[in-house]
Amino acid sequence: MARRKQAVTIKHVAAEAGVSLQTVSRVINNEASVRPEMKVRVQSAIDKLGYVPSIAAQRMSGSRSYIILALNDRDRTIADWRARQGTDWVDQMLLGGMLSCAENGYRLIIELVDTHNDHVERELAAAIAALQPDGVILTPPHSDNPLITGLLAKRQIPFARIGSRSTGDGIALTMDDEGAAQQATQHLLALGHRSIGFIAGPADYQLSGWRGHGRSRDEHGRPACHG
Amino acid sequence: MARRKQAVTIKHVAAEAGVSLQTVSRVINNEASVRPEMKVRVQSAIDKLGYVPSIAAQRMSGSRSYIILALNDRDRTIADWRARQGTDWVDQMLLGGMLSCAENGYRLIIELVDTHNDHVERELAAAIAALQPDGVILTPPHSDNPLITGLLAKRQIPFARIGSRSTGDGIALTMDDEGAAQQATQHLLALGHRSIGFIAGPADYQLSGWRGHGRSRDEHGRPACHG
DNA sequence: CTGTTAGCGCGTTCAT
DNA sequence: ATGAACGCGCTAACAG
Repeated sequence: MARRKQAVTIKHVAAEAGVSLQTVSRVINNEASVRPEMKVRVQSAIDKLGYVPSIAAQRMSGSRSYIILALNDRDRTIADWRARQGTDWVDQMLLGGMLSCAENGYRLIIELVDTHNDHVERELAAAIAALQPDGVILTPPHSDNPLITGLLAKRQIPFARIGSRSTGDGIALTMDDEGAAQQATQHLLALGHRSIGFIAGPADYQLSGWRGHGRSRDEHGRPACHG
Repeated sequence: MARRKQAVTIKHVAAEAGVSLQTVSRVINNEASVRPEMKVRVQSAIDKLGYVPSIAAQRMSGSRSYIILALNDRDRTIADWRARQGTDWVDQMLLGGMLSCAENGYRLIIELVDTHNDHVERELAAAIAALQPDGVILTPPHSDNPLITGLLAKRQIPFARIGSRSTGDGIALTMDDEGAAQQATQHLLALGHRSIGFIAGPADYQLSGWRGHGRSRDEHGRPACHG
């Protein structure tokens, strides 16, 4: 297999703009301390070369993975598929969340798992280890599976529970309309924008003040998390 | 954001098993040259520690990304979603491919793009640069978009065109049944298993001889699928 | 057959 | 406000 390396890397951009790698990195991450002129120069170099950061590399150096994991019931999913009547989860849940992700430079990856199975934890743990998502979305019947919510809470991974009214860790969304996943996603992303480390008790986040823009992060504004 | 590092890495496994990283890597990738006893020792260490390789890291070192990219028309997708009648693409196309991917340790990521838009190429290029997928699946109307197929062919990225009869680069699947995407996926994966470098002309691969890879868990039989 | 050496692309301390 | 150096987890050459 032809080594699939990154065609144009941050290094090329740096050379093109005549600056150091870090400066480019700073521009990419929208950091403050960069002279406007530099910023412009780097940005034009980026556009010119059509550079796009590799999420794999980004993740490798400890930053976000820009990936949201969605857990769906395997059996149910397969059954629906075979019956060709899946107007169910996909449309309501997936698309909404997917759109929100896309709007913010994130990607939604769907993982099918068996809730009733004993190795739910293993499956989840494996998915998390492999993907290292920045957030997780749970759909019924996973939303109320303590093994799942417990693991997530334990690992400090932000997650949303769709179609669940019970209290507990994570964000619970009850609305069954097609906007559920979308909101869930936005919550997750919003959290990411605030350098989270929450999930320790009943949270109370306000979606209202959220505003979209891809990969930019501001460090202030701790989530109004009071238990 | 709490540095989301890999909890248990290949290094831990190596220590636990008392071997070198490379040996562990070889076991993970199911390479032949490893003494059975070593294999067992390493494997048990893996199980004991619950180790799962990070696809980000795997990709970083030039191997596969274990990701298949599926391109779908954005407008159409959103429209269907709003109309709550999406029994369309998702069920037929996505689920099938998704299942095939899952069965082989791969992940399917859906990307929405505007075919009619002029920057289709930019969008595609960006997605490829960011995700670096091992293969791409095209759905109508992308399947016959020369800008897309051209770019893919040029970059030597294996891809399948669903719902297209025209000849050209990539694999063309005409069947409209729910197995299309599944087959497309399998083709792609099969190619990967063979260290491809094809896509230069009409390819002719036989799906029949295909069989699961190391990290694939034998699931139940896949729905009928004739070449 | 197994261990050692080198990076992959990017973010992150320090230095400057 | 910038740059240099190091490390992340993993695999691909090369030894031995």
